Amino acid sequence: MPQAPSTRWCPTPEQLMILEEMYRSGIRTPNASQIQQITAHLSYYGKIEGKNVFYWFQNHKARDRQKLRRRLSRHHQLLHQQLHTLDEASAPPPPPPSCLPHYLHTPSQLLHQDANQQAMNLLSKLEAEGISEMATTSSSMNYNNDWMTMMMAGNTGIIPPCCKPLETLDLFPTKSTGLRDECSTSKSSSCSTSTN
Amino acid sequence: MPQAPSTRWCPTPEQLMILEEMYRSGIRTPNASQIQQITAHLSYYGKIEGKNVFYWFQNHKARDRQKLRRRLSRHHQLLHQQLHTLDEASAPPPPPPSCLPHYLHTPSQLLHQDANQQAMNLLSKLEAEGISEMATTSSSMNYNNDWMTMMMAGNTGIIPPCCKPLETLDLFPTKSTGLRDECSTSKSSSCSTSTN
DNA sequence: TACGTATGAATGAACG
DNA sequence: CGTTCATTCATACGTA
Repeated sequence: MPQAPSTRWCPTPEQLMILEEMYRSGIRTPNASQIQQITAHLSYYGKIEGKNVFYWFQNHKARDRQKLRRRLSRHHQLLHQQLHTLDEASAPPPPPPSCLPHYLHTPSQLLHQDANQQAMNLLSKLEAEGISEMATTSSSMNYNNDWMTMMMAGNTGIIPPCCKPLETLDLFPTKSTGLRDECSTSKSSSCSTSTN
Repeated sequence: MPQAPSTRWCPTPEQLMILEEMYRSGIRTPNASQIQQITAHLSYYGKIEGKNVFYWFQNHKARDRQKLRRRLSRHHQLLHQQLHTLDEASAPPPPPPSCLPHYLHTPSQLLHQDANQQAMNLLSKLEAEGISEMATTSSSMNYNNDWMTMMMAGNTGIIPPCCKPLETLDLFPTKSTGLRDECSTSKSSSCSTSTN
């Protein structure tokens, strides 16, 4: 017998259409109640669960962001190359990628034009990284989280009651996820616990 | 590079087993010393840090609770639906399989919920940490249970202030947040949307 | 047959 | 603690 049933939810065209329309309308991360309603609506067109809606939005948003990120990194690469090339010529202004009216913070955000906001949000992040490119080198994360170590080291009971060690101000607010391309798909450490 | 800068902990099966066992045994929020011990023990089976254990319990508990919440909200929703249905006494709409619906339910009401987003932010105080199953003693673990027993004994012994050795399930948490995650790998029929 | 893509699902990490 | 993000896994479909 062939593979068992697909196990996973498969959106019907109608469901997909509605979902995309909602996404285009600005819904990115519906909260619990929204998900409930959406699920209720979509259940009319086929079997669907809350988690499906949840995952759908999560994935859609994430992948949208992914594309954007890649594009931007490309652009930055190109720009850097250009800068490098024009090094002698003293290229004055690093032109912003795509000028978007990065303003709208209106409560009617859910109605239209949300991608812009998200894009800008992401953009600024990447911008900071890209501009401050610095030495990427071993970008194995500056994860020097001593908080746990510190907390657990030594006395476990005499932790001063009132304060978490105030966050040492970061030099860069960008947590620098590395923004590496997923092309390389380094599956070196494949922790596939595939009990599947 | 043999080891990619994955930076991300990936639990080995043994580690996962132990963690789950401990979780089932009732450990939900290990304190610093417990985390330390757990980490120490698990480090035998692979690289692991305190924060990994910490995050693991955080996530596991959170997602467990999400599931519970979702179930409960669904029940509530169903109840509501039943009430409404009874009230309306209208026949349930049969889902149109193949053809497009006469008209798409435009999710208009869903679009203007920006204000409603914060609607359900209150309520919800009680938590239900469903600890149902106790460890199935001597099930599949050959490890020295000494340390674990000791730790858990310490757990039950150290349980300080007010709370329970084992949390009991709340009947009706007046909360409807999160219905997002769900874990039940529900086997459903394969979907063939392809025009194959 | 082998690879590339699209996407549902899962989870480690982190934020607010 | 609940929520969100980033990454990865697993699988179906398409193509050379």
